Amino acid sequence: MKEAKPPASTKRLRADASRNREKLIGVAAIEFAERGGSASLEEIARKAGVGIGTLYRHFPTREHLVEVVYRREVEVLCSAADELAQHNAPDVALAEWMQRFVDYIAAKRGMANSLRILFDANSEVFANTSGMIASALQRLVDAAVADGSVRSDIDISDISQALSGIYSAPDTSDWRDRSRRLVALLMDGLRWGSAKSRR
Amino acid sequence: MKEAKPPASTKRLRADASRNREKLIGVAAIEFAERGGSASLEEIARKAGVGIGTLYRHFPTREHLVEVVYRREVEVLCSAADELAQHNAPDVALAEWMQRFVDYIAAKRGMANSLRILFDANSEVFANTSGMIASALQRLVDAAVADGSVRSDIDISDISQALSGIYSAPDTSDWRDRSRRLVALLMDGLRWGSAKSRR
DNA sequence: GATATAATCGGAGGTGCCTCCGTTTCCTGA
DNA sequence: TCAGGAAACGGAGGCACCTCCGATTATATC
Repeated sequence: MKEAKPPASTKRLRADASRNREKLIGVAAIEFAERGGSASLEEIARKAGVGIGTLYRHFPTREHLVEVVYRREVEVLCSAADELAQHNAPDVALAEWMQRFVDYIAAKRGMANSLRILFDANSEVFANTSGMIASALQRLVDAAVADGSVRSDIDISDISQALSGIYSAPDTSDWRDRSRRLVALLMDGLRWGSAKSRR
Repeated sequence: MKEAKPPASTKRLRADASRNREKLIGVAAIEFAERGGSASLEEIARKAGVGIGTLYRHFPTREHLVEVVYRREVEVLCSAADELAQHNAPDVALAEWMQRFVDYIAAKRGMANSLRILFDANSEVFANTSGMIASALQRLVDAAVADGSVRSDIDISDISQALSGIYSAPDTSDWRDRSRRLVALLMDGLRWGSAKSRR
């Protein structure tokens, strides 16, 4: 039922088309972060230097655009996990990544509502992105456990739950500090009783 | 902190104001039923013969208007319960009211999304109206039980659950028939083994 | 390089949202 | 009955949404 794989998922875009598309996604990411889910689409088109018609051809509805921007950001977040793992001790990479997760969520708070609508309408998006995040977390934890810098008797789903709690916590003024402290606390708990901590 | 109680909850409206308000609610009910939650507010104002400014003064947001219309319709539905009880045998009244409930939900299907938003934003509305419906149902069932036309070992919450299932069932083309049959089935179950059925 | 053409662009235009404020209407107290 | 003032009216105006289609441009072909 899906189209043949070889010629790229959906046919290659013309050069100008894909240039514009990328520009739109970039500008949209900034606008959504600054103004939340109700940012003006015309403003986005204007700042991207394209007509409003072009925006609508690429993203037929606001939700389409929100989805693409969101997916892309999750990808960036998750690839940062591997990046961090390469350049840091496993437990440090894990700690740092969770802090980045908090920053990432912080940036998305203004869009909480739009994302909810998106998830409702297209639960696959939620499933995909949650899966990506869970697997990034899994890789980091596994490495840290293997390395002995984190205890081995932990359940990933407990950590996931804590992180999702961060996502759904009410939006108070000290949300960010609170969340960063929670992550630090989690890390302390994870390190406690690890092989390395007993040396 | 709340204002003094004596002079009516929020001060009496001027005659023209309350006339317009009623007109708006009436027109809005029709428009919402016909066009769903995205009916044009300007259209509603136009059909009600008032300026758009007047609509917005009475109902600062779309949700306000949706809420008022919804509340009013629940009131009508619930008062119909007593009406029916006065003019019919208790079990007939119960059956008929449940059928009306189905019709009522059918009319509200186009607004499901708006109502969800409303309930999320203001859970009190949901609590109030659910309560009204539950209590109407309770009165009808009690009367039918007392009368012996319906068995006495029933749990209202089971019926409520069946009715709420009707509300949340997916919107297929045969939804209405399905729902009416379900209600008929429920009534058969309720009558089975009642005092009167054993005569 | 020139040409054909299919893909893409872009913005005018019609509609709806919501605010603001000058005008009109109702009510009260004398 | 009337005058004064508070309350309510209503629509112009500014902005955003989204569609539609003539103009433009990238690419394949020769």
